[in-house]
Amino acid sequence: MAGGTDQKIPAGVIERLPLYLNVLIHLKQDGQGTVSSARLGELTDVNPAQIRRDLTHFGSFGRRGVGYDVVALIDRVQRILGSDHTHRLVLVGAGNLGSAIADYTGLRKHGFIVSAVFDRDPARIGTRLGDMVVRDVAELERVVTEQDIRIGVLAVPPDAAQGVADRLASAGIRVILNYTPVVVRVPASVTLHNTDPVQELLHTLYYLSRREGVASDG
Amino acid sequence: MAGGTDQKIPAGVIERLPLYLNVLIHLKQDGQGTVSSARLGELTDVNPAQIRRDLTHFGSFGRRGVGYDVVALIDRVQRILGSDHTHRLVLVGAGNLGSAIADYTGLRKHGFIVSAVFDRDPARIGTRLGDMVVRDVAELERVVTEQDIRIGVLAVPPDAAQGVADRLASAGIRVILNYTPVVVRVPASVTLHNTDPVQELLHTLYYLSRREGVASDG
DNA sequence: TAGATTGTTAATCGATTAACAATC
DNA sequence: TAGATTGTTAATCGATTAACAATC
Repeated sequence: MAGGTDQKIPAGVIERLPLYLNVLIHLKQDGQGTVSSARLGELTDVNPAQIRRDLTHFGSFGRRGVGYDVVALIDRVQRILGSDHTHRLVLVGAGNLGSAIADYTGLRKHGFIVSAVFDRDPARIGTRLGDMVVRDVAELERVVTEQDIRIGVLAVPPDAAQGVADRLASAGIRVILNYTPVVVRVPASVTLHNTDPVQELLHTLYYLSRREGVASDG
Repeated sequence: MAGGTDQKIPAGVIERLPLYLNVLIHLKQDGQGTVSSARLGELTDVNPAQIRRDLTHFGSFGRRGVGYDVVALIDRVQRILGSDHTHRLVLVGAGNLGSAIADYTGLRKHGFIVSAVFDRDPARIGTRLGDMVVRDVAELERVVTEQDIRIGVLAVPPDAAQGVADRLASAGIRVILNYTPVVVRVPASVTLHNTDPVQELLHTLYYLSRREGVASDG
């Protein structure tokens, strides 16, 4: 009876859940006890009816006349996504980008733990990065296997990207977050996420020039 | 006729154009002269019929029986998006993240130029970052106005995010690329892009736990 | 009870895809 | 001419939204 019906959840629903979660965490920090779909809709730019419909794919979490309990809903959404427990990941590349990622509070907030950091540069190996020691990338496969790690973050120079991706894949990594601008190829067993902000900038550009008229013709 | 018909292009189309562009640039580098929608479909994971349909919103660029001229199509897509000429941007925050962004080759590849880098830390102000000198964030408004810059990149610590966003907005910035994990509020005149990779990780998590069964119950 | 807001159905809208005639 | 592949129509599919009865 409801709840466990795993009946083909539309991909769009899954993509919106992290968005809801983010705003919910914010509301919790602000001390909000409950939230209506209308308010959630304002904060996420999603139609309230759609939010309610999205949530009913997993059960009914709200109370009519009242709204949703913020803490309870965070809990449910995290359980649905699988972020109710921690996930270890390996970070490859300890340069500026790698350092920034290791520092990133957003990861910890959602239960992601950087288990190990690797680099190929002897000058960097052995140095500290936050509370971790940078390891030789030669140890990559061993650490991934031993610690049964499923998520890998690529923060290496472009020329090293494909090679490291191959190694992550064959070591058994299931998800690769690619921070390089390289078009990386991975086997079907791996989910690749390209986080290329330029891609987003480009598509924004379209609307930008449109809004300003085609005044500047040169 | 055709071509210039600006008749409400679906947002999905605009979002896919940068994807096509990225792959096309790759094909060009590989020396490919032409490409079929079928091949483009393989490389982008988009249905070939959809690619053709997407492109016809802007005219007909292909040759029947042959395919699309890679260089010509790159040119057309860049013109549609507005990335056929350069765009200056300001970068706020010269820490690890800011440094990584300033180094990012993906920006230059698509005609984005980092015009100025700002920081609030006196220890950083005046130091070099690539071929640029880090300036005092106090100069932010002046530089944005003088150089008529429309794009701003937020790479500051979380506590400074909203404040800098406010300043960028009132200085006349049109697009903000937010690299912080903070939920930033901007006026309607500004397009905000949150590049929170954790958001993507979270939604991948859903499929990850699904694929592996619910074996690990702890 | 009266007011509010959910859960859910039904209607709308738009996007995706298959198919094929046009044509290189 | 024969083969290939586009441009485009028409059919399908799914997602979005409006509306409202259920119910807190």
